[in-house]
Amino acid sequence: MQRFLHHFSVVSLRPTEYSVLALIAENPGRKQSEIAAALGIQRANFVSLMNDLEGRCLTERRSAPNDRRSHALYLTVSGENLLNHARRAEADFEADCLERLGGARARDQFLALLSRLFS
Amino acid sequence: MQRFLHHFSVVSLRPTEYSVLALIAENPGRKQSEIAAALGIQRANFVSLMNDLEGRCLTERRSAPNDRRSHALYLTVSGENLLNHARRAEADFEADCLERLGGARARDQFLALLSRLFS
DNA sequence: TATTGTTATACTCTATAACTATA
DNA sequence: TATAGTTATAGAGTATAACAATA
Repeated sequence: MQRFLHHFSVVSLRPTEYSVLALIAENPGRKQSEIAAALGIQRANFVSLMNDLEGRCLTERRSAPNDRRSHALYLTVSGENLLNHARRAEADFEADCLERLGGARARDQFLALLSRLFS
Repeated sequence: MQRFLHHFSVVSLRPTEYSVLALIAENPGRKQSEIAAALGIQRANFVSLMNDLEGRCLTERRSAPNDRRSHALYLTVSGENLLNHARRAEADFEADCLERLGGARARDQFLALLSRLFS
């Protein structure tokens, strides 16, 4: 966690915020509840998270065309720009982890063991 | 975490509480601040934890002989009994993890990779 | 002056219930 | 009747500041 925050300090994003931006980028226009559910976040807790991202002008809530209850989520241009910076931060972070583990082979072993443990 | 709580539900102990009981058992008479520091818990947060364990009659705070500021920590007889049950729960939990990982060799690899990642 | 235990406080993460407006 | 977003609230976990008693 400390290392993640170190690498992501340039974009001021926490893990959850990064995952939200990345998921909206790949699924623009989805409902709040869909994005929240996909990340295992309860919709009640997702509201303040989206308020924060919107307050930082990274995301937009537009009214959905079919269902007037829903909010369709989109990234703003600044949101897309920040996401690009964040992706570079993630690449650095992963390279850091890869080096600590001792290479791609060790990383694959590690991920395989993790998935066994949590299956 | 879910699996830990499943195995430890018989003793109603959370990870931190188990580690506190185990550490006091191996170091009876140590000060609150020593036990807290050894577990990386701040002494301010350790107070309510010890209040709870004492309220369940698992630990005792006795006045230290040399330093009247300190509390020397001990397990009660019930505390020792519960710790024995908890140790069986831990053995079950570890056996569960071992089986998921695929044996002792896989576990040793996993722990080696973990220590590389967090070194 | 410094340390021990303590209280108060605050911030994050997570969980549930209930409200509103829509469907 | 059910769903989407929201609000309020509560419980853990963790962090800091400050106080009284003692060293």
